[in-house]
Amino acid sequence: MEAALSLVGEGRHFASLGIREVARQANVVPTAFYRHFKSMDDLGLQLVDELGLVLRRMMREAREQAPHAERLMADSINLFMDQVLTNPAFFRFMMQGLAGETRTIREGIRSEMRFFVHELMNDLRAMNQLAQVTESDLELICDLLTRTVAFSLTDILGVRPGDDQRMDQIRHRTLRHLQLIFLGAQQWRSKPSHS
Amino acid sequence: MEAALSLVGEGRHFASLGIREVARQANVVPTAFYRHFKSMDDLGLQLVDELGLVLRRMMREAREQAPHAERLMADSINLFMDQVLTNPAFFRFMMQGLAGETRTIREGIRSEMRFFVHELMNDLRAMNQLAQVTESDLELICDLLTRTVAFSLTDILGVRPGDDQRMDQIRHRTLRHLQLIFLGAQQWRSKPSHS
DNA sequence: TGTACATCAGTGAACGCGCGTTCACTGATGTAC
DNA sequence: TGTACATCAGTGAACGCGCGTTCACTGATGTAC
Repeated sequence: MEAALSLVGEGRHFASLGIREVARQANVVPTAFYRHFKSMDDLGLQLVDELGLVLRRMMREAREQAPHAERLMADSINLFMDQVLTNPAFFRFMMQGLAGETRTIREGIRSEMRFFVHELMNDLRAMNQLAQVTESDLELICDLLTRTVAFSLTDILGVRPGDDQRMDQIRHRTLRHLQLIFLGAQQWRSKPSHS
Repeated sequence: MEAALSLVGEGRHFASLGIREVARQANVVPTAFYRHFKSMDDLGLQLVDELGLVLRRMMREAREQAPHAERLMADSINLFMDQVLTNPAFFRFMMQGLAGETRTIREGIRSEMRFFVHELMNDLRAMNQLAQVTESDLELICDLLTRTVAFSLTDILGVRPGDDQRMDQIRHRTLRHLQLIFLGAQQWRSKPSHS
């Protein structure tokens, strides 16, 4: 799995990796691959599971920081960007997986994102933010916030390593995107559901 | 190019396509591929160009509808979703390209999106919407709107053909996302730039 | 403590196959005079 | 109108290579008694 990730980290697309290639990168004979995975798809699914762990660790770190409400968004973005730079291959894999691959992998990643959205809902509720909106509208809002951060991956992962100016630009823009959404969310008046 | 697109449309990832495979799909001998492209990357770049045409055609159609301001967002989403269902392969290719492939292809697609953002800015200005925000903040807003619609591709392209209920669900959620952003944008007060 | 056996990750040879790319070719269509 | 030549998309044989997958194997580690 590390070998596959490292290839993705070098810019390769997961869908184009082969068994022999991964085995080679892992300094292992091709046959040894089958000791651990049935196929590349199988490996991909296990990567999704590990991605889940990475995301959970990130959330935990975010909570340990226990930031003030007014710095909340800026701190979260900084943490996110740090995590992306620490595990670029994981997040590259996540981006790739959202768009293509097997349905199973795509669904796995989407379900990680849904989990993230619900954690975010809990945290906002705990901080008494956006108390006026209904549960389903809060989900709508957190979903949009999450997607916006996720989309910024396409910006971050295209930056040449060390181009700090570009990184700050992305950081700043993403922050303002979140502020824009939050401003909308504060104005949002949930209408009574009629379902 | 049609052959490559049709393979992508069947769910294949562009990065995993081979020359012989595309030639086979085009009912042509592998060697004939080289009459038209130097490599798969070359073919990809030409697909990006054609994608640009598809997007431009979509914008033109949107303007010809000349919708009222209050139906603007709903109509745009409907048009977008129609276009995606008409050319699923193109939009699948777009999604894939945003995440992976060569830097060149990624930049090509990003530049198409930038173009889209600027067209949207013009249109909003022409309709006297969001007149209070500065040019650069309007760009910020249109960028976020565009990204939000683009991200909905990951939802749309995962729907099993004919699942209209799911499509309406996506339509509705995307609409509310845009409304949320627009609500924020109306509240947004541009601060004087200090650069 | 010693012996016998099971489990497990990795080995290395071998297979048939599809890959990208080269080459000299064909045959249809367009252009010059 | 007819002849000569250029252009162009596609052909088909051939190449060496890396692919996924199979098989019987090795050797280290853990477990039972």
